[in-house]
Parts: sequence; C-alpha cells; structure tokens
Amino acid sequence: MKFKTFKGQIGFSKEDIYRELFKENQARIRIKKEKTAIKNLARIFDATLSISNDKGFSAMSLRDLSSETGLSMGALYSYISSKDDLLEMLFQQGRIVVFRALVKQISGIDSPRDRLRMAIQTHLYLSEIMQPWFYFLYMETKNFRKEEHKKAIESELFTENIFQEIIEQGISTGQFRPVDVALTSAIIKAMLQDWYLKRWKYERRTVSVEDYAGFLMEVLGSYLHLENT
Amino acid sequence: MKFKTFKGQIGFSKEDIYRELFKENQARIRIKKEKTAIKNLARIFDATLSISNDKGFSAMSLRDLSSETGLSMGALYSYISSKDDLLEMLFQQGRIVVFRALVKQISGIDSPRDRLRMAIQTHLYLSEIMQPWFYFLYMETKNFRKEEHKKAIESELFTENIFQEIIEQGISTGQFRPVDVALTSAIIKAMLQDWYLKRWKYERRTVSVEDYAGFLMEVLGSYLHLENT
DNA sequence: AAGCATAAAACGAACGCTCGCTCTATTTTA
DNA sequence: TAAAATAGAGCGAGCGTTCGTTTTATGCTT
Repeated sequence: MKFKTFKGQIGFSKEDIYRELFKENQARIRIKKEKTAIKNLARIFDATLSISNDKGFSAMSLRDLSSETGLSMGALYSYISSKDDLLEMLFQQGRIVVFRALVKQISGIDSPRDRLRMAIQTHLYLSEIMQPWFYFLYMETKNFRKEEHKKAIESELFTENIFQEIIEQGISTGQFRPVDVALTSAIIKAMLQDWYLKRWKYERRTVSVEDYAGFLMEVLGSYLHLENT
Repeated sequence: MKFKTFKGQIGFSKEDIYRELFKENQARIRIKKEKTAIKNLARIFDATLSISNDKGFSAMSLRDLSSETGLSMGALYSYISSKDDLLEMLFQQGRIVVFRALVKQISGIDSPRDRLRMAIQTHLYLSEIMQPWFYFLYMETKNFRKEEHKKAIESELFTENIFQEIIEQGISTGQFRPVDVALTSAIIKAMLQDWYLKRWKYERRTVSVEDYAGFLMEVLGSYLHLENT
C-alpha cells in the first residue's frame, strides 16, 4: 500500500478529531457552539503539541499557550478546566485515534507476510500523519498521573501483541522460521517508534516513510523466512 | 564477551566518575575537600537521575532534591551553582563516560562480524550498567539549551557512525551483503536504545542483556550475511 | 590530651518572580 | 438585547536562588 492511498482512506480529518473531542468532553468545556469550539480546540491542542514537543509539557506555561494560540488566559479556561485536564484529554483522544486506525486496517487479511506488511505500513503511515501526537504520547507518559501508567503500558503491549499474533500465525503455517516471538515483536516496535522519535534524522537523509517501511520488511523478511521458499 | 567480563574490565567505578566530575568543575563547586565532595555529589546526581527519570527534570524541584538527598537548600548550592548547571554537568559527564567506554572497547578487532558483535555488546552492556544516565540523556535532551542540541545530535550520529564503518568494512570485504548502510545503522541504534528505554519490559520477561545482544546478532546476521557462506 | 581558633560545610528563612487558576468587566455574536 | 465568548488584572502557592547564621571538622598550642 502506498502512503497516498493510506492517506486517502484514513477516514477521518483533523476536524473530526476535535469534533469528537468536543462532544466527548462537553461536560468540562464551557463553550457552547460547536464551530467555535472546534476551531479553538484545534488551536489549543496544536499549540500544546508544538510547545510540549519542543520543551516538554511541564515546562510549558499556560501563558506560553496563551500567546501561541492568541487566546487570553480566561478564554483558555473556557476550553480546558485545568492543565492536567488538557494532558488527560490529549492522552485519551490520542489513544482512541491510534487504536481505532490500527484495528481497522489489519483486519481481513490472511497471509501472515501480507498482514505483517500491512501492520507495519499502518503503524508507520499513521505515525507519519500524526507525528506530533505519537511523539507527545511517548515522551510525556511519565508526566501523567501514576495510576494512568498502566494504560500506557497496556497500549505498548497491545500494539506489540498485534505483531506477536501475526508472527505466531506465520510460524504455525510454516511460512516463518520458529523465532523468539516476544523479542521479535519488541524490536519491531522499537524500529517503528524510531520513525517518529527521530524524524529529523530521516528527514535530513530524505528517507521517505515508504522507503523505511520497505526497509523494515526486508530486514524482517530475511530474518523470518525459511531459507529456501 | 560475557556481561560479567565486561563489568570486570570496565576500568572505572562510580566513585571515579564523581571524582572526575569534581576535579573538572572545581571552579563552580564551593566544596574544598574531595572526600566530602564526592560523597555528596554522588548523592545529588543519583537523586537527580532517580527523580528526573521518574517525573522529568523540569518537574523536579530543588526542594524535592533537597529532601531526597538529605541536604539543605543551602548545602545543595555549595555543590551546584544553579539548576541549569546541574543539567549541564550531567550531560557533560554522561557523554564523556559513554564516549570513552565505547571507543576503548571496539579498537583492535579486525573481522567485521566480530567488531559488530563487540560494538553491540559494548553499547548494551554499558547501557545496562549506566541505565539511569542513558535514559536521562535520551529523555532530557530537549530540556537542554538549544545551542547544546548540536552536541546531542553529534553524539547520536557518532555512535551510528561506528556501525556505519563496521558495515561498510564488511561489505567491502564481501562478508556482508551490500545493504543500505545508513538505514541499517539507524535501526541498530534504535534497537540498542530500546534496551535502556524499555527496561521494565525486558525485566518483566526476564530477558538478560546477553540474551538481547545475542538476539540482535541473530537478526543482523541473517540480514547482513551472504546466503551461502 | 585538652583547649582553642579558624576554616569548611550545612542550615533554612526569606526574596523576587512565575506558575496555575479565578473572577469580573467588556466585547462579540446571533 | 440577551447569551456566548474573550479579556486580563489579580490571587496564593511554590519555584529557583541567596545569605546571615549555626554546626562541624581541622590544625595548632599548651
């Protein structure tokens, strides 16, 4: 699958994300009109991601956020009820979006090799489109309330599980060598994460997301495949 | 090489690190007696790593640090001249230690395959011993002064370069397939970093650092090696 | 060995400032 | 013209940092 194709069939826009966020959290958002809410929520969340990914969420002050969004402190607090609340909404919405997109794409494919490719492409392409979200979720998890760490761990293990199942399937059908499933999934996850954590490096070297996906499949193919099939 | 062997020949202790740090920064440290300085610098830096790796350097207050170390605010400021200064010393010393250990180990080996194994083991073993330092350097780089980002990038590319050279050598002698050198080094780096970034995961699964090193060599071996040699 | 003088180290209250957050007045929208 | 949205001064808490003081260690004299 090409990146362009993926982009076309992703099925949600930035506006959709913020519309959903607005409707889900109408209790704590004091703004009534959807159109106004979406417009400014987008400004607030985009600015939060931008500032936080530059210097960290806890180093971002709400005055930073106010000047970046062009909203006053008072206005800001009509959209969020606290700074912690902003963090919570980011995590919640981020995880929902990622989860939904991942599950949707890899269902309905049979061949382990094709499923593996599709899972890798989906992860990479989604992280390409939503790089600030992915980066934020990765780097700021520790700032979140300790009780919520479980969710972060679950989420890490969930995506790893997708790969575990695919590899197990491949091994049981004889298409893959009998490798260490847990370790293999772990390094796949690590390589996928490198794409959004070290964007600057790949950008500088003009490696496209398709190049990177192809390269990962090469590496994994040579490791997983039986010598002569 | 076994992890135990590496540990034995590493050639410096925790005390050595703090002694060097003391001597290098005697200008900004107001403490005179080496013994006292080393003892408390160790307390301060260990506590900083511990608190920061839990909730982030910028979320750590000096009062946190004071109560964790058992030193008063005033005493703290006899050892550091500012919070930024503490960050700077951590980065400086961290990079020196890592750099020195890496360069030392991989010199004097000829075979590309052995050099690759040695480089991987050295990285992993060192990050196993100094996990809090590695984790800190990775996660807190963005909090550092922007001018210092160059150093962080250099340091990332430096370790990648070690692998690039090894792989290029292997290709030119015909022992490795002609793969994409830059991308291959990049994913090696990513897999090495996963070891100290996701310690909890590997601990939980009781994967030892030797297991992990062996696994990486397996994966890379199958990718780099000519089909029939 | 004890007493004493001085240097070294530790203490912690206090300072100025910025933080997250609130509240009332004002402007914009429909 | 009433409701919705924004503005921004102001609040107390907590931040990094300083500094006058107290405690501890060291070396010298008797």
